[in-house]
Amino acid sequence: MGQQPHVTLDDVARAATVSLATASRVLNGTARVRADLRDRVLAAAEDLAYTPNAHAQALAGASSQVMGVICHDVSDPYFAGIARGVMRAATEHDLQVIMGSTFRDPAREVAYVSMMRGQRVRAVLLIGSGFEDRGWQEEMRRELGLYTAAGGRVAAVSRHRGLRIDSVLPENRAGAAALARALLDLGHREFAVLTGPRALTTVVDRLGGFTDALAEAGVTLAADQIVEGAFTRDGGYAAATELLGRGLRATCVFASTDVMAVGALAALRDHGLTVPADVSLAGFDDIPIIRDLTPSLTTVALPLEDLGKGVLELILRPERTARSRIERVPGTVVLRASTSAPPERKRRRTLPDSPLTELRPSP
Amino acid sequence: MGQQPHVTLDDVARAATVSLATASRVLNGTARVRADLRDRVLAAAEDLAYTPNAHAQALAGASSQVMGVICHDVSDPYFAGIARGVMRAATEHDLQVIMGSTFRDPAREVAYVSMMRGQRVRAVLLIGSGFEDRGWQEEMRRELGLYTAAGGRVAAVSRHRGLRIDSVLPENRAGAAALARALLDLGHREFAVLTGPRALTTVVDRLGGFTDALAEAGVTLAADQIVEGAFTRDGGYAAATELLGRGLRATCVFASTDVMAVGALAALRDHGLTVPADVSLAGFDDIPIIRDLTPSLTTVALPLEDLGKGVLELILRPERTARSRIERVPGTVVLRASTSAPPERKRRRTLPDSPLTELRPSP
DNA sequence: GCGCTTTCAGTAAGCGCTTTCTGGCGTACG
DNA sequence: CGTACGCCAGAAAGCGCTTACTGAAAGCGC
Repeated sequence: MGQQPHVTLDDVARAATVSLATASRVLNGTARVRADLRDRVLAAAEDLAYTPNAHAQALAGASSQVMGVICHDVSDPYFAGIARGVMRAATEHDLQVIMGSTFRDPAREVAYVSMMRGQRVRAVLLIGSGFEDRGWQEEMRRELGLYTAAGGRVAAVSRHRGLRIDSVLPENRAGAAALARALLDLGHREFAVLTGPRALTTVVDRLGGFTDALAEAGVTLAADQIVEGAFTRDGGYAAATELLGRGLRATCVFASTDVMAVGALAALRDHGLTVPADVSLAGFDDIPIIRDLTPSLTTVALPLEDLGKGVLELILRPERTARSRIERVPGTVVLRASTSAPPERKRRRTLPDSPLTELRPSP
Repeated sequence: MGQQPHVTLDDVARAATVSLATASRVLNGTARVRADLRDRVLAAAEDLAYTPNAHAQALAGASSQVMGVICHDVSDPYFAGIARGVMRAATEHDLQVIMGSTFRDPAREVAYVSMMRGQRVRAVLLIGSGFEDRGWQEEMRRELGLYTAAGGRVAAVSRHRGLRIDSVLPENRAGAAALARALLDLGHREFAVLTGPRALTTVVDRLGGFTDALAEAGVTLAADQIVEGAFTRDGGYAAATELLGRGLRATCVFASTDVMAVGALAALRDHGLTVPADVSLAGFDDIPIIRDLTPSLTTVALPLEDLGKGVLELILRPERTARSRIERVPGTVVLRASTSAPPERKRRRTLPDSPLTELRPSP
């Protein structure tokens, strides 16, 4: 149980009877070294199971092989999908990943950037919408400024207000518009929307694209048919419940994310509605599981893994211009079983205004 | 765009007109420092937005604040749940996390341990079953040995053959046995099992516990009713399809994991069977989504987040004994809509032996 | 054959911290 | 009043690397 220290480059050099510098050069391939010396070094390193001390390397000026990734919640399928792409690309490029989960706390996000600055990571990847609070935006701008000023690189999936950073942007606006048109084509004219926190760019874009496309078709969205909720399954459930409480006056509900749609589906069902017979439901993102729901969910498919792989590779490419680089990734409307033509007039009229009342036990 | 370097402790000391040593002591609270000096240092650090260089700290001997986490796939809901718990605990303890995703490649697992040794992480956390291959077990043992010999700590969720390491162990055997008894109580006597890769401890334990409990009730499991598949949704789908191809002779199917069960559910449905009317289906783990499936899945619930939090905190506790510490976490049987009493004899007899044939287009 | 360039191994100077050691000062005690 | 001691700030020695810089040997032209 003797606590033997780590094998150092010095040990390797000694074992190979060469100088420290030579050993370093061989191991990094930095310069030509006579074949026999090189072989001795390689053999010694192998023998001693030498692994360079990353801290020493970093301190001595070698470029960092560690990337920082910040997301809201690693267990959210949306982030998980993107994270998978990031990990895949990181593996391919021999990069390590420090993962940060903010649990949706803006203070934690700022703290992570600071900590990653301390770790001298090669780049920071922001996955998911930034926070709406003006104060935190300032904090982030300052913290990221400190980091980039010292040579750090920052990139994001999704738009960040007020931050000019490289990004891979899902085309939320166009995707939502395309979805709206597909829904109109099905015959729907009355819609409700379940959004996430209102000031997130993702939310604004998806809602905006959706309503714009409706407007083009001469359809308007009643204000009381838009409900804001948290970007979680339970947030979707709560939002849908709220909508039902207000009185559902729509033949089709659009949830800003699939995760919310999953909750909404449960809420609609719990309140006695059948999807899509009574009401159609659509989401956004195409997280894997929604294919297996009953009914399978209509959505706007985003290539989540590619998004992750994309940011990582975007940030790896050396920048030529001072302007931030933006890569747009389109979404694809996927019509599944949760959407259908709206119920016939007659049938719809028989629906209770608020199904909630129906469920209350009679006094 | 002048690439200004990072602020160093030296800058702080200079700004506060104290020595480097004093600044270090103040910032770390290592020793008493006169109040006015301390205030000056603190103010200077704040002013300059100083963040210590983690590499320099590590190199100079400060204990690492970084943990290494290795899992098979960050986007698998089982790992995602555990990872969430790990991240939560890490946040609470002010620890950073380097995440590794092996994509189920044993070579990558070994490579990650080596790299984490290079990063001098404080501990390595293995999430998920180890690999069955004897050769890779040897590789891992060697690599982990190198790491622990140098003072590293290792812990795991799930049993690792041949590796004596601290672990948080879900009670797979007892959980599966309890599930079997619950299923027997429902009236089932004929079972089929969809397992993951056979030599994984998790698989062995779950299958073993299940069959043991059946045996106790005098029920045996036909060999051809056990199908091995990959630990993925598609693996579950394929395994269930294989089972149907062989001829399903069971009123209840147990999938080793919920993820597989999701695939199995889809396969059963695609082949014209209704769950649970025609056949009951149960899984294991209780990943969040299965509550929202139709039918919602019966399972053995594991507190995934607690598992993650548990390993991290287990490894943080200083070890007293040389023996590996093991913390057992029980699972809870949760009966949901995917299981019911077996269909009545009469009805079952009318089912085709192999529904597959029915679906083939007539020639 | 002499002085030039070229090639390549070795020496040493940091990188930014922590921590031991040194030393100055103020207080308590003989 | 002088000596011993405690307290706390500063000087300096690394931690394990990378990378100039140094210098020895070898190859070349005249």
